Amino acid sequence: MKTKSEQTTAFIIEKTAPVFNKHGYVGTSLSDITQATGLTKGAIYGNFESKEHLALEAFNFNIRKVMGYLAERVNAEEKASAKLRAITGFYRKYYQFTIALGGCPVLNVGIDSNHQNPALKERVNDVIKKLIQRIEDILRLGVEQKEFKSSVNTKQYATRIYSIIEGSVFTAVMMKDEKHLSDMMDFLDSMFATDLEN
Amino acid sequence: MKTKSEQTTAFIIEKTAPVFNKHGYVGTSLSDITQATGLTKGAIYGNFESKEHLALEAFNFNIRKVMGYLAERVNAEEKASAKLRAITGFYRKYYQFTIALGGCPVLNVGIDSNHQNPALKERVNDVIKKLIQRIEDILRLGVEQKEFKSSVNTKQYATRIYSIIEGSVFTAVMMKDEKHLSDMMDFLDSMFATDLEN
DNA sequence: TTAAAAATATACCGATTGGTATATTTTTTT
DNA sequence: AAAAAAATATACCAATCGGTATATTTTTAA
Repeated sequence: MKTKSEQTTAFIIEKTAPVFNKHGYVGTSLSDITQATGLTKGAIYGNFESKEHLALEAFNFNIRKVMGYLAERVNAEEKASAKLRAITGFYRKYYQFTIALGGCPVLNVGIDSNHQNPALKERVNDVIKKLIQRIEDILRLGVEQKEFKSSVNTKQYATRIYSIIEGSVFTAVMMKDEKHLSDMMDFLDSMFATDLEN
Repeated sequence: MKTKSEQTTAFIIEKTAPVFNKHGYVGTSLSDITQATGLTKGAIYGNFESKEHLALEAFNFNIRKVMGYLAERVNAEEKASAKLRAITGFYRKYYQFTIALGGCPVLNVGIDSNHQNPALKERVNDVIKKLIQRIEDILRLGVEQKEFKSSVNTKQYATRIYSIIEGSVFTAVMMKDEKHLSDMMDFLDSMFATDLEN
């Protein structure tokens, strides 16, 4: 059973995660944090040694949420092509998904931390690399299982897919156009069909 | 001849534009501004009614720089296909180009202003729409000139191109990988060849 | 060259920033 | 249930925030 303080720590992260995601690190003040949690500064600093540490945990929380749900869908599929379609299927609904989070954490925190918070930026970079790696793993699996052409440059192709996804999320969020995200995932699906499948 | 104050106004914008672009609106303080310009708050507020107005002018300055250089390259070409290649050619060098600016202004200010500064966000949206419109104009020209297939959905295709470009810029900047941007522009060029050309 | 006007610097404003020492309350252990 | 330990609230800190009134300097016009 979790101790009281462990519960409070989790509670603070959960409540501040969307605030940090929406307003960024400098844009989120301690009073925003106390307001979002209903706790005082004493409680916050009793559970986190600094605002920066809390921001990092908040980012980790958001990423776990996104990647957890994504991995769940991908792992439910056997075939590599189905796994790729699970990814595009996830991002088709990502617009709705991120409203609760206040946007895409990778995009928001990546841009926000870039010239501001080296520790956070490094963490975002790790997440990007991991996401690209996950896509590459699927591509390799597809090649192994003779589902995909063996000629495909898996590393390059995975990075391309990731860039297209993030660009789609950015444009959809900016233009408040959920359909654009859906259209881009259609585009990716047909791209997979022509580029990858034997 | 420009008056002294007009010169100073332009000077302040020029010096603060990269600072706002790097650190965002809330991340740029008045002391950052006085430091970047070597002027005092009195001079700043003599030329701009608020920090927000200066931030908007700084964004406009950065955008004029980017779009001016891009338009120059595009307008130098006659054929639609050459105009598209001028765009990809521009973004191939965009990584170096944006180092001086501190990143892509559309990406940076778009994300930064999204839940923070409605006026700035609207301005970013206008720029995005204009950029997509410029691409669509080229596609329509290509169709008119029988260079491109008449079946192409110009609005949809232009938006796709834009998303792919912004995604590529994001990933390249995050991973500090100029080659990725170049690779994505190769990808776009070949995409144009198969999707558009007769 | 001098007077009027415009631009910049100085000195200040109240409010808020992230953070902390200490008092109080709550939880846990005995 | 009482004592010890842990967690939270209160009250404070110096520093900085965006912004302004006014004094001083610089530019412009006569």
